[in-house]
Amino acid sequence: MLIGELAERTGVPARLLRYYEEQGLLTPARAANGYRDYGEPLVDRVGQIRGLLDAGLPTRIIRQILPCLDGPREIMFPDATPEMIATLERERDAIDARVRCLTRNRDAITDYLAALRTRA
Amino acid sequence: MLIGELAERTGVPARLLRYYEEQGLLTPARAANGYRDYGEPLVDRVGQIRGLLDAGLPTRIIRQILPCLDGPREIMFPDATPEMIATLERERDAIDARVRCLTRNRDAITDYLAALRTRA
DNA sequence: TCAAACCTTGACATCAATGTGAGGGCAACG
DNA sequence: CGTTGCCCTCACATTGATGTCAAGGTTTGA
Repeated sequence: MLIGELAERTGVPARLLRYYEEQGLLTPARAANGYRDYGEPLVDRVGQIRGLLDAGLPTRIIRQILPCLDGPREIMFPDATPEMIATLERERDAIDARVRCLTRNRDAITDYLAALRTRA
Repeated sequence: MLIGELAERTGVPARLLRYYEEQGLLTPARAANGYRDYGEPLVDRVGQIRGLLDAGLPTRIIRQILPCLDGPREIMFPDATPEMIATLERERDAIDARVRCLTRNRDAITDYLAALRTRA
């Protein structure tokens, strides 16, 4: 699929799809004429990238954790070095901290809304 | 407490504490000489701001949800308009989406690490 | 009283994510 | 053929969060 179609299907501007490629998050094939050629699975991949970006992770981190996100079934551990593992653990813990913070605040907002409602 | 002490206790540079004030997230009192005067509760408040910023929320959003975060006990609903409520609900749902995305990815990383460990 | 260590505001620099436009190739359809 | 609409790369602008520096007032302690 061409970049325009992917952009339309994901809602992500073509400009950003090129940017994500430049950042190493996406590696579409190239047709003979130089056009990018995106496979079907990349639709989900783009969604995943967007979710992580929206959640505040920088592309540098996303690049590091992307290999794990296809499910651990098809692990291709290209000598998973101890530093690599340590990095992943650190990132996972950082993400976990984010989750806890957001959860707490989401619940606070929910409580607030509920309290408002009982007054109304 | 002066800005330097708050910076040291929270680990947030004074520059940012001034920025958060400029963004309406923090409103310290002012001493006679113009120095900012931070009260004890602002230590926690800064932590909360940092968590939300780290989780990817922009200051504009944080400003909107901060009023709810002191616990719904002391709600001072300055005519909580319907638009205000709708905004809060929207933001809460957006945060919830972030939580789900991050949770999914955190678990994926955890699984990946576990799989690596069983091979090692 | 002088110096060091704070504080103030303001301007400018940086980085990542994103927008936007220029200049040009390719493809499909009249 | 030419026009229209996609694609390419390259480059510059912008926004938000942050760093850094300058010029100056305040407080504290030798």
